[in-house]
Amino acid sequence: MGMNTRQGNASKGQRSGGGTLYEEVIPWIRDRIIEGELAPGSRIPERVICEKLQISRTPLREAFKVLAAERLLTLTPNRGAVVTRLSFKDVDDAMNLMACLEAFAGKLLCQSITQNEIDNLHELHQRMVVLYNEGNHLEYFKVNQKIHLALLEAADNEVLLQTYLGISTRFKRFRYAGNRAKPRWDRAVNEHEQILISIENRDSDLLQCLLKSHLQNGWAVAREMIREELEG
Amino acid sequence: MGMNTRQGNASKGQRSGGGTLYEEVIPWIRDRIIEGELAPGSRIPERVICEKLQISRTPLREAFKVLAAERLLTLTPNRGAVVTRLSFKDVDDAMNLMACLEAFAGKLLCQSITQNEIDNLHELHQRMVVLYNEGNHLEYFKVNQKIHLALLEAADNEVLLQTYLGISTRFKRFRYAGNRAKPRWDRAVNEHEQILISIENRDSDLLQCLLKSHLQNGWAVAREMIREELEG
DNA sequence: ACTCCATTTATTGTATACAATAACTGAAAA
DNA sequence: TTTTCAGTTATTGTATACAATAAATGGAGT
Repeated sequence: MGMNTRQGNASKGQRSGGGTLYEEVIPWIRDRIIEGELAPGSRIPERVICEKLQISRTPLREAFKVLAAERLLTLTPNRGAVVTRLSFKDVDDAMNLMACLEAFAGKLLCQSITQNEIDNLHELHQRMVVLYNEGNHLEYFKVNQKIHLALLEAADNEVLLQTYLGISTRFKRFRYAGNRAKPRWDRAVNEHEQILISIENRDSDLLQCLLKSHLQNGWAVAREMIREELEG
Repeated sequence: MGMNTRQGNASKGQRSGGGTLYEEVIPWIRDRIIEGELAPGSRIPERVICEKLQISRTPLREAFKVLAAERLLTLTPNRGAVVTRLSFKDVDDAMNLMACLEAFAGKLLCQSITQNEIDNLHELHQRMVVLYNEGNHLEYFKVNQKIHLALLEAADNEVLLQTYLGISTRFKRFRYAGNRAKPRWDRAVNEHEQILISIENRDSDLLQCLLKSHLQNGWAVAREMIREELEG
């Protein structure tokens, strides 16, 4: 990683943007946790990251605090940072809560969504269908994410959005696993189409119902796979 | 605040527990923000807190990162910490979301609540009724909080509980204002009684409905007072 | 008065030094 | 062999020094 030092002994190159080191470190570590490269339960000595990124302990420790607040790390005084280990129940609880939050967003957005946002949703949906036909896992998942995010944004409730994003990133790894099951795809695409229709009709009750079952269906597919990973 | 230094020049007294300085600083600042002693929008220079608490900048800056993650502070690179300013819409959005979360908790707890937890709820309710008759604002509010917390805990969903707590502390000040309106009290006590009954009957639908309207009724009373404070 | 710009001052960001605690090692005792 | 415990090493917690950026100051020119 080409993370320059600000005043360090080696390579006095200027730092890129107006940002700070701890801000750059956060996504670096976060991504490695989400990817599973930093395994759940494993310790992360400060020295290891410091040497790898060529930074001092100060900004790293600040980044640790943020990641601990996101519950991706667990900090214990005098004993350092550990990648938070998630139980199966944690994931199950999170999925249920996210279904609840999406349904609530569905209720709200029926009041607040604009035609622009609906058009944007349609465009995203078309892109997703194309990726579905191409069988492109990763991009399909990304666009799928964007659609759900767009729904949350359309609900026009900033606190809800931030809450959703927090849980979403924390359990990202498992949500991706949910969408890997191929036979689920055609059903998911179909569900999305129904969702779009109910949005256009501003049918709040139906939309809430569809969103809830959409998430629960996806989770049902991944459920046992994840359970095996976390408990078996 | 009797916060001793670990190795500082003055007063070499041992530190109390096995904790760390940044952990002690967090609730100190958090409380001052919630109490309104640190006004929304005001800057908090590191030096001021450092001198007041007799600590160095390192643990303070780590505490700032945690409080920023809780969105009580807003950090801007090279420009320091500002107490996050909340709009009326933020508070309104948060109250709606909390109603949603409590209702969800109500749905879940019908499946998971134990007799012990029900007994505990009754006990808390009795204490609250006593405080209601005594007209004791502060304690009434505290026990009221405890009841709602007990409901969330009974739902047996750790992610939900953590999410609720996060929003709860962030908007604590305004939730307190909601319960200050005296004429609201008798109605609130009555609502709580109905809630307890529906819990005993495991009537999920009724319980969700009651919890939602309970929160919304409380918010309706405080609403205009808060709007005036934040917009007027 | 006002604006502009250089200079100073204050504040934040990072690195490093040192202190405190925990983890490790290995020999002595059971 | 296992346990215990002193001594050592490694790691974390805090303070401080210095660098970089932003804010404040104070003339010179208009």
